[in-house]
Amino acid sequence: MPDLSFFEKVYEIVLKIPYGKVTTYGSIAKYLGAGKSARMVGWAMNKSHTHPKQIPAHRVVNRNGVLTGKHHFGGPNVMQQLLENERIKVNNDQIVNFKKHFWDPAIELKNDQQNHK
DNA sequence: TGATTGACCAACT
DNA sequence: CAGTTGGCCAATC
Repeated sequence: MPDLSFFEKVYEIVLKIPYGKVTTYGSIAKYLGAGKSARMVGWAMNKSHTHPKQIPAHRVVNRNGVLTGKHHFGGPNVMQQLLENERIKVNNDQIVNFKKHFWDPAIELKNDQQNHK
């Protein structure tokens, strides 16, 4: 494991989110380690625009499935548009059937960790 | 170098 | 049931 920065670790997970799926800040933080907090994930997203790669931050929402950071996409409705572009319905800044689209890295990447070993 | 902040979460009052 | 507080840790002022 290269000494990736905290940001890059978060980006790696976000980039692994499949099409039409979403995850939460807390889940990513929990996957990175119990010592990490969800705030760090949000911080990484804020600086995601500085990252050379495109970070699909629109696939990351808070625990309630609400588009908390929609304003950081350069517009109040950009995030929703991106989600709807992936067949994800958004109503009142909240993802419809959020539980259905939820993609937990702690579970999905768990198999990948064992496989990678 | 100390203080502040931050796209969060959970518990407590 | 709504508002407040604490925690978590790194980056910025």
